[in-house]
Parts: sequence; C-alpha cells; structure tokens
Amino acid sequence: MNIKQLLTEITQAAFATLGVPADTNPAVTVSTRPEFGDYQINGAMSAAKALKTNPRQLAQQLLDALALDDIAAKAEIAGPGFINISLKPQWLASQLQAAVQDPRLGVAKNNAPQTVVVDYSAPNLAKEMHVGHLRSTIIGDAVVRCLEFWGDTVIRQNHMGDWGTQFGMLIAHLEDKLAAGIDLEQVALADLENFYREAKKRFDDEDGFADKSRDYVVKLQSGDAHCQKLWQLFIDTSIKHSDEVYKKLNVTLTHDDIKPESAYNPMLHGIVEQLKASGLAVEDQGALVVFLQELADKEGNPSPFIIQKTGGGFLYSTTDLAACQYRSQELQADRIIIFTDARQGLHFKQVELTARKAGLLRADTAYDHCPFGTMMGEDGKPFKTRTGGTVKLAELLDEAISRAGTVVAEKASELSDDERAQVAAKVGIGAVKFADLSKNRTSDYVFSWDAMLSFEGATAPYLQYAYTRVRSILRKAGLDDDYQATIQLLEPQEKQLAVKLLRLEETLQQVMKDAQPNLLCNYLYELASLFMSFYEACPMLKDGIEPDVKASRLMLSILTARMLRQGLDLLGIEVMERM
RNA sequence: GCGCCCGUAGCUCAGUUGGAUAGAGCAACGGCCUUCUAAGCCGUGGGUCAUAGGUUCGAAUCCUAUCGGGCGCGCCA
Repeated sequence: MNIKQLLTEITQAAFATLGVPADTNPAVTVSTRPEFGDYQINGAMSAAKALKTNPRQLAQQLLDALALDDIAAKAEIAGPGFINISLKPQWLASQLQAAVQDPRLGVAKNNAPQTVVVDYSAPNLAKEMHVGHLRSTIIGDAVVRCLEFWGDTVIRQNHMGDWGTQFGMLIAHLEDKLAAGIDLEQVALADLENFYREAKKRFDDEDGFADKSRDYVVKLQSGDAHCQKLWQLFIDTSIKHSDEVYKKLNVTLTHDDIKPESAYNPMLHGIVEQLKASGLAVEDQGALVVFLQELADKEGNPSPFIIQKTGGGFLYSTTDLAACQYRSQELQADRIIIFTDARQGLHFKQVELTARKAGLLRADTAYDHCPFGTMMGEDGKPFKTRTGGTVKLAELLDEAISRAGTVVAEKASELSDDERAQVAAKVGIGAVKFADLSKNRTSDYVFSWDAMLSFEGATAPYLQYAYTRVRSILRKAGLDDDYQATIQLLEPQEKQLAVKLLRLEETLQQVMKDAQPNLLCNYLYELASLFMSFYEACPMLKDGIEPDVKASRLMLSILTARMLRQGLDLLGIEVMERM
C-alpha cells in the first residue's frame, strides 16, 4: 500500500478531466500539521501558475473532480490552494487488515524488476579494514537489502583493492622476513596492519626499498609465480579477516560477491586500445590521457583523465572503466550504484563521461555514484585513535559490543549470561550501524560512543526496546500465530500509528531512489515513537478494556512488531525478544 | 587559481519534487512507576535557517555575490 502513490494517481486522473497538462506535478505529501489532515495535495497551485488561472478556483475544480469518496472522510481547500485530506478510519483499518495478512506487510512487489549492480565495501586488501570502510559497507548493504525486498535482481560487487602498488611493498618486506627465517603465519600475517606499517616505513625511509618494491609490482603483474604465491598469502589472509568483520557486522557480503581489481586485468589492454583507436585518449607527456571538455574550467581547459601511466602501467581509472563495461555489457545492469567517499566524486564523473563516450556503458544503464561524508571524531577532525592512528574496524566493533554489554548488565539483570551476551552483540552492532545509517549520507558526521549508546532518543537500542515491549505484550496476551480481529481506530494515537504503519512502501521507494537509508531510519524511529505513545495511551491487557478494543489494539501491535522487525532487518539490524 | 560539498536551537542532526506557524534527539527545567519492560511517556523554554541581493502568490530549499569550513584537481587508490 502506497497512499501517496494512490493519491497521486487520483490527482492525475482529475487533472486530465480539467485539461491540466499531464506532466504537472500533483505534489502529494504528508500533511505538515495535524490540523491539515493526513495528506495534502499541493499541485493545484503550480498548475494554476502554468495555466495562468486563479489557484483557489482551480483547487476547487480539482477538489470536485477528485475521486476520494472511498478513502477520505474530509477534503478541503485551505490557504492559497492546498487541498487537505483526512483519511477515513475505516478505510485505514481495512488497509491495515490486509497488511497483517500479507507476508510483505502490504508492500507491493516490484512488477518490473531491474538488474542493479551495487558496488560497496571494497576494502584494500593490503591492510586490515578500518573505520573508513564502515560507511560504504553498511550503507551499501542496507540499500541492497531494500532493493532485494522490493524485488530487483541485485548483483553485489565487492571491488576489493588487491592489485595496487602497496603489494610490491608488502612482498618485498615479506621476502626479507623470510630470508631472516621468520615464521610466516606468526609474524607476517597475524597482524597485517602492523606488517603494512613496517613495510610503509621502509618504503618511505629506507634507501633502495622503494625501487625494490616497484620491481616486485612489475614481477607480480607480469605473472611471476613466486610473487603470485606470496601475494595470494596476503589476499587469503585479508579476505579471511574481512569475512570475520562482515559476519560480526551482519552484512550480507560473501565470497561470491568479491570481484577484485585484479579480475579486470585481462580487460585493461583492450580498453586502452579501444580508447586510443577512437581518438578519445591521446598521448600527453608520456601518459595516455582522455581530455574531458565537459569538465573544463572557466578558461576552457579540459579536465585530464589519465588511463595509462608513462611506461604502460594501468591505474584505477582503467580498472573502473573496465568495471563499467563488465557491469553494463556482461551483467546487463540497468543501474550501477557505487558507494565511495565523496572525495572520489570527480573521478567517477570522469569515469562515467569517458565510459559513455566510448560505449562501455550502455545508454540505458544508469550510473549512480553515491558519495558519503567522512566519519569525524568528537573533536571535529577525522576519526582516529587517541594516538592519532587508524581505528581498526574489528576493534571498533568489539568495543561497541563490550560497551553495550556494560549497559545491558546494568539494565537487564534477569537475563542469563548467555542471553545477555547475545543482546549486547545485537545492541552494540545495531547502535554503530543505526548511528551511521540515520545520518544524511552526503554530510560528514561525528562518531560519538555516548550518543549512540546512551540508549535514549533516536538510536538502535530505542527501536530494539520498542520491539521487545510489543513482543512482551503479545507474549502475555498468549495469541495464536494466526490471530485475527477487527481493527478499529478510535483514539488519535491509534490513527496516527495506523497512518505511519501504511507508509513503509512510500519510504522504501524514496530510500531506493536516492540510496538514502537515513529515510528508513527516520521512518522507523517515528513508528517506534508513535507506538510508544500509543502504548502509554491505549492499554490492552489492563482491567476494564472492552474485548473488541483490546483485540483491535493487539492487531495494531502485531503489525507494528512485524513492521519494526522487517524495517530493522532492511537496515541489517537485529531484534530480540527480551532486553 | 579552478571545481565539488557544506554552513539550520548550546550540542548532534532531520527538513522529501519550492508550500502553511522550520522539526526531532541530547543537554536544561517541570510532571508521570503497587497496574502491559521508566532503555519509556507527557509538558516547558530555546532559531536574523552564515551574510547580502534576486526569481514568485510563497524560498532553509532555486539563481548571483560575499564570508567561513571541508575536500578534490596528470601518472596512488
């Protein structure tokens, strides 16, 4: 059920009878204030502007033409030409009744599924995953879950960095360690991060080491068996590590989704040849460059996009062009979504422009680079450890679980140790994810343990707690799984909850269109909040409640519980029966 | 120098395609637990939406300029 869409269609039909141009935006929105009803239609005003007529008069004609009898209890004109609509409680109730009986909770199934490639997480395999990978991983995963629920064919692509210059450095360092007779498993691979730091230090400080590293890159990329073997050790170790992080984070990525940079290697030469042959790429200062006039500066100097280094080496630009071709041509993607930090904005603009000109991207493949902001510390600077180092993601998650464990131990002493540990894991991970997902994707945000684990306000624990409260009531009521009763909306809290319960589909559409999970977070918080108000105002199991009122409220509670569980699941956040 | 993003309450953030009196949470203050989990609910105070112009019935939202912050701009990814 999508009330907004329904009203939009009704308005468009009315527009047609009035001779309003078909492309006029009906501008249906949720009412901004309770006294303006549940939904409002604002399109009459812009339509009047286009037709050069009086907006109030057109609003009246529109109102007369709207087929609202079945769904609206009241529809009236206000202000310069708003049409405010109050929905019929009986109609809302019947929609809810249908939603309770629907495994999809009343959300329609996509009748025109698309193939959507989603590129997210993409850690660099030369190091451990750090906080910089958190946002791409969980935002991407949330969007993927929404698209799959809606019914699109989603192809996850974990574009892991396994082929960069750093690997030459790591291999060179490893060779020296091995020569010194040091045990591989113990030293080199147990703490990849530390190993990387050692190698980087030598790369920066030690004479000759950088050259040696570059030699190893060339050897590796030309297929030297020994180098490949050592390289594979790093890759295997690193993937094992990221698997653990994904599992802890409750992220849906698996081995099958890994499509690392090296996978595009065989395509790179052909891509470059094609760009050269078509004249798009030209030689400049020894490198092969695509000059993009579309991104020129004020003086008309085109933006340079290097696709091959002096000496023939490929770059990540080349790899990303190859990825365009693979995804658009081979996977036949209708849409490609890429989640990276905002600093890569220019790069992806260049990739798309070049790929479209070269025909690597089909015209009917949408290419959406979805950038996100930086995670800041409470000092307003990029999030680091106290000593200024990079925060490892695995350690951050462990800390979240342990902090959550402390609070859970204080609040829920009646749980068993085992149950408490499980709750701590779900609450801690949920808190980290919700804190991130609930922020506008494109802006920087401040990472604060206190805010996300304070268990007050718009946090995962609040939502999880709301869920346990509903479940607790339903347990006490002792209902059968297939419990059915007639819903009636009497109290204002019941009606408000009802309207919100019918807005999941509308919310999901927006989340998928803009790749913004924060809209789903807002929705769920508002839903939980309205349930809490309903819970306080509308008792169910207390004495003196009429049986039919009780039954109706239990039905609302059942639907709320399922809605919360489903919504949180789409965010990758788990719920529990007790906390 | 050029380009992209941002500037909303003391703090952290929402604000859907331009809509009515700009909203939450935290913090502050005041109420509500012998009765469905108080990790909760109800209420109060708090804003020149960076600044100045412009577009129009109507601007936090669109355009221009200025100030302030972040980031990016040829061989890293």
